[in-house]
Amino acid sequence: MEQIYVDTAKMLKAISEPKRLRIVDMLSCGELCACVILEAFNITQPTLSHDMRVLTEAGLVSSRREGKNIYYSLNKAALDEMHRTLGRMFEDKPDCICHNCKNS
Amino acid sequence: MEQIYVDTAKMLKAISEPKRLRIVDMLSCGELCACVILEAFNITQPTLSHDMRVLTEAGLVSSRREGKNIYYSLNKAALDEMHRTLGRMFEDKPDCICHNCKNS
DNA sequence: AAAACATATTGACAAATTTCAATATGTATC
DNA sequence: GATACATATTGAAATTTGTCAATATGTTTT
Repeated sequence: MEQIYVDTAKMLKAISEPKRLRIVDMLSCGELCACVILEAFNITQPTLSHDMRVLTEAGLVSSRREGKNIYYSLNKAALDEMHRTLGRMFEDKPDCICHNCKNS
Repeated sequence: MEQIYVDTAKMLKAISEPKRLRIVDMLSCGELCACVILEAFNITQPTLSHDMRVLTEAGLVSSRREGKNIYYSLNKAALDEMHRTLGRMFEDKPDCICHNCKNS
């Protein structure tokens, strides 16, 4: 399987849960403290920590520490590139990403 | 959880696997017979059937029968709308989809 | 209608995911 | 340095997902 599918699928999987998708949406308004995100959901702190790890490991989110708090922000470049990649995959273009899809 | 996150996440989950993402990419070039898709992967026929069901139930793919064969095609409208929804979620806009993400 | 073919369904198992309670780590404050 | 606070990690349970073998269904051909 070509790497583009593996990489893109990993990012998609990270946001293929309502909760994490909403977290991304929240972060699109600007960076947020973990504690603020936590208040928006009915989950425990370890669960949120795990969710943020999933998003981070997918390369979609970054974090920085400020005192006791961790602030999360979107990796806009990664998100935008994933978004463009999806667009190319959905489109029917001459230079379709899929090179061997027809029964040649 | 707002419905937009649930609905979008369901579609994303359907394509959050390299194999199914590639299937969508393949179908973007036009409709394909199940047998042709099957040949492109190293999986059994029931596995592909299950994968196509996942994509269909997410609303991303439709099928039609022609004799013994089933032809699958993309629901472009659904894919495009999902793509636009994602774009709105990623963007930092005044009318951000997330309405209660700031510590108001 | 029997045989052949394409696809779907069922049942089962393995692997991955989600979630929490308990605990650890890192930072600030007293 | 002891305590309090915010976040991370660990370990475990429940659920979901991916996959296959076996079988069923629907269609065409003989």
